[in-house]
Amino acid sequence: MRPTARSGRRSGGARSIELGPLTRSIGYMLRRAQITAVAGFLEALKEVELRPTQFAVLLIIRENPGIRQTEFCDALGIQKANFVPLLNHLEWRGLAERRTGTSDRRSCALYLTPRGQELLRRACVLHDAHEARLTARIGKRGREVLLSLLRKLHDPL
Amino acid sequence: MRPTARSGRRSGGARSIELGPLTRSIGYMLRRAQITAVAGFLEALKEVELRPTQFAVLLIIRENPGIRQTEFCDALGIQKANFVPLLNHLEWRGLAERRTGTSDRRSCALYLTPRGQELLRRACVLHDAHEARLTARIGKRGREVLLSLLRKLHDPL
DNA sequence: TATTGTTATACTCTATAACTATA
DNA sequence: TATAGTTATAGAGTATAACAATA
Repeated sequence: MRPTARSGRRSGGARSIELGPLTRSIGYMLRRAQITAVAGFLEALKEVELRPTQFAVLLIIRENPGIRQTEFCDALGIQKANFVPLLNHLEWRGLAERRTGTSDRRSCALYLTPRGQELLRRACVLHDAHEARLTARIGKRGREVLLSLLRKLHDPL
Repeated sequence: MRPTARSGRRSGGARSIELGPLTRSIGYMLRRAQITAVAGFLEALKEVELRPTQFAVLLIIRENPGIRQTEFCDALGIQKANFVPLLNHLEWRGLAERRTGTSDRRSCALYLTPRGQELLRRACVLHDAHEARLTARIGKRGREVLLSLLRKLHDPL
C-alpha cells in the first residue's frame, strides 16, 4: 500500500518504484495523507461503526440542533439528494431524527436522539485518540502549522 | 478536541453553521483541502482531459518504463482489478501501451507512447501551474513545511 | 412560480472473488 | 500449486433531473 520514494533495485530483485515529481505535488501528497488518515479513522471508530461523513453529520447536528437539511447541505457542500439516504441510515440506527418544521411544513429540523448523543460522546473520545496518534507523528506544533496551512489551502482568502 | 468559540446567526437571517470540533480535526481539514485541490486540478488539466489518477499513472510509467501491472499496483496501493479499466482507457486514448513480457508471458510491461509522452509534457506544465497557484496561498516555505508534514503523516517512520 | 425534501439514475472509485493462461 | 492479468460484481461517494407537498 505504501509507495516508496527511492529509485534503483532492491537486493531481492524487486523494483523500487520511482514516484518522480509526485512526491513534490501538494495534491498527491494530500491524497496519500488523507487515505492514511481515513484508514486510521475507520480503525479507531470501528467500535461505534461510524464512517467519517456520518461522524461529521452527527457532530454538526449536535452543534446546530434544529438545522434543516438544505442548510446543512449548503454549508457542507453535500448534494441534498445524497443527504437523504445518509440521514435515513442515521435515523434507522436511532441516532438522529427529523422533525417536521412548525413554521414551514416542507422542511425538517434535525436533532440527535439521546442514543445519538451518547454514541457521539463515545465517538468523540475515539476520534480524539485517533487525532492524538496523528499528532504524535508531527508534534503538537506541527499539528497547529498543518491545520493553519490546510485552512489556507481551502479558504479563498 | 475543543469546540470553536463562535456561534449564532448572521445578520441576513441565514444561520451560520457551527462546525465545532471539525475545524480542529486533521482528518476533516485534510479532506476539505483535498477537495479544493482536486477541483483545482480538474480545472487546470481540463485541456488534456486527465484526472488525478490518470495523470499519476502516466507519470509513474514515464519514471518506470517497462513496469509491470502488479508492480505498479503494489507500489501505489491500487487493486489490480481496478487498474485494468484505468489502463484500458489510457491505451484506448493512445497514451500508454502494454507489451507482453518476453521472459514471463503472463505479465505486461507498460510504456508511454510518443503521444503519451507529448501529452504528459503538456500536462506537467499545467500541473506545475496548478501547484504554483496552491503554493501562492501558503508561500514557498509553507509548501515545504506542508509537504514534510504530509510525508510524516503517511510514512510509518 | 419557487423551495424542501425526495426519488431515480448515472458515473467514478474502491473492494472481493473467481476465472485464464501461463509459470 | 502459484502468479499475472482479467472479468464480474457490489458498495460507497458524487452529480443531475424531475417530482410532490408546501410556500
